[in-house]
Amino acid sequence: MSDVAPRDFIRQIIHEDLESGKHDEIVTRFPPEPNGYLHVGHVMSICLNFGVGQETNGRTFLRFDDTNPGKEREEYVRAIEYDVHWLGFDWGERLTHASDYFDQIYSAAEKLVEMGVAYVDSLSADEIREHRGTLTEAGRNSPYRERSVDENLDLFRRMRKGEFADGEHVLRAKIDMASPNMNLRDPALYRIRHIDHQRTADKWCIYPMYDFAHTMSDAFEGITHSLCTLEFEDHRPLYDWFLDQLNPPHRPRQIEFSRLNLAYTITSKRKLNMLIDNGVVAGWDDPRMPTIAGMRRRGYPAAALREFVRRGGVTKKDKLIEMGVLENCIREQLGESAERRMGVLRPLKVVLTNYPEDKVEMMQAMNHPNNADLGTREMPFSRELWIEQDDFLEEAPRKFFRLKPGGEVRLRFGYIIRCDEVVRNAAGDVVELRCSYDPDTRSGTGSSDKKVKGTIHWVSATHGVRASVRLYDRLFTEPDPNSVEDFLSVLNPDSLETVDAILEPALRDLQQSQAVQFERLGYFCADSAEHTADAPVINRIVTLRDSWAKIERQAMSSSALS
RNA sequence: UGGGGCGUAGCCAAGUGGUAAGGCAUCGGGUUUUGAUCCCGUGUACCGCAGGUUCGAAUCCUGCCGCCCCAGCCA
Repeated sequence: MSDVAPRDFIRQIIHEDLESGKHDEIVTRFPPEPNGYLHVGHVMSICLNFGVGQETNGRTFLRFDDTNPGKEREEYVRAIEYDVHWLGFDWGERLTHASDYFDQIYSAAEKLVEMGVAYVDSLSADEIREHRGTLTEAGRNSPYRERSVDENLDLFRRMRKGEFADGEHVLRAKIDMASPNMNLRDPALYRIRHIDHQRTADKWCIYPMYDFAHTMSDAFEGITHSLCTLEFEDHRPLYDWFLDQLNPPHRPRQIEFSRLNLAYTITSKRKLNMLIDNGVVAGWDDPRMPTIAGMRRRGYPAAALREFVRRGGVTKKDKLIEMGVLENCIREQLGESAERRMGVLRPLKVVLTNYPEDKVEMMQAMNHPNNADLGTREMPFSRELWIEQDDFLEEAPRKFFRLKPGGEVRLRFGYIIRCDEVVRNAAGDVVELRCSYDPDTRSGTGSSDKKVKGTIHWVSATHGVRASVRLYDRLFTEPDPNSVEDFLSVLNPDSLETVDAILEPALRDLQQSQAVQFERLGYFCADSAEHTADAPVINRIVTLRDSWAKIERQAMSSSALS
């Protein structure tokens, strides 16, 4: 176990359990229900459970909590396995399902019946709800609560044989209908469901409830620390009750931590589904989705996600983490690894009037400013170029270091140019800049020691590659969309903008999912589903930090004040 | 109004009775052919509030306030 690893309260407990000799080996599990796709919130649970396993040289199970057939599908199982692997974790031989233990769980239930602490109730679901009482009023015992062990056993076995219809009976724990903890008011253990299970087919027509199945599965697998989110805190007494009654050889301990909430996003399965159904996003792996599949397609590196949840920490306090933390993790990761390229998102034509018509020079461009090992590439330079519309301003403020009429700017890895003339169309829009270049300023070899304040990116017009670039932004305009009555009313209308961009020729080799930095703009990656060499589709992963935008903002607010 | 949790700077978060780490953000400055990166510097945190114990309290006690979770035959 690393001493420099951050010590959260859970790792402290685990450390103590190892020190005291309570456990020789730590065993954890990540137990998703295969009824949907994994999202950022799950990333935290995955990193915690598998992280603890790795750090302590213990074991971690990937267990599918598949106790509710009908809602669960093998499609999700495969997607979840893929996501966990992609995140960088390996469960080895420890891939299990709650359904693997259906026989053992059933035996445990029979044992509870024999012990007289579980009974078959024949009240309807509605009646059971009525008997449960409320948060402030005690519940009432079911009239079937005092059935004999023999009758209960007979009924339970017949439930299993399929003699009853769905909802006719339910197996309940006999605990305390007056407990202030609702979970202890005779919780259901088994319900009848005549429906095929994705793995056990029609072998069963009764299925165990979460609390019972989960506790038993943990015990069977020898889980030492069963880590889950805060909303299960109230379930712990029930978890412990099962263990007290059945006293299995291994006694797991449940510990709860708070969920990780990301600002400007939602993770509710229901709401995420609505985004898809309403056509707000294209699907579960839309690059704007907070699903692992969406983030992967967006181009977020797995290492960035791991670092993000590490920074979030493990506590019991409700948290809403700012987007900036995630973005910073992504930039940190990509800044080091992604090669640099040039692309112009919103092209503005520049004609170098003093540059020969058919001349082409190859400019040497570094693939990474801080890592020469990544090498160089050549960028063709010619008379007609594209530059970014944002890099030209006719009436520029003093602090604007880019191109302006009569002003000079450096073309990165190229020459310094001066804007001599602005060409407009009939509508008065600037459509072309006529500039002249200074032959003595060629990057690297220039004889001039002229310095200019600004450097901008560019692409040769005759060599540029057209590409569809998708500029993604947050899906919501509210930091906490969950706190809003109608979360669809705070959608960000600009969460996706598609532009026809022009990329430098070297980008022709970009492979699906490959990430690069477009200098001065941000990190981008070729879409893993739609990108081809002939019809490039590029996703913006995240922008670069932009202190010019900040200066502009400040200028705006100060002029607004004056 | 019952029960279970949580409250340390804008957002996270260390801290476990000895006088408030760190990260992100912010704001300054330096380097820079990415206004990126990098580097330096930058915070009066009434430690939710009020009392109490103590030589000494974010840490212990009492009361209060605020927020979250629980009434599925979902997980």
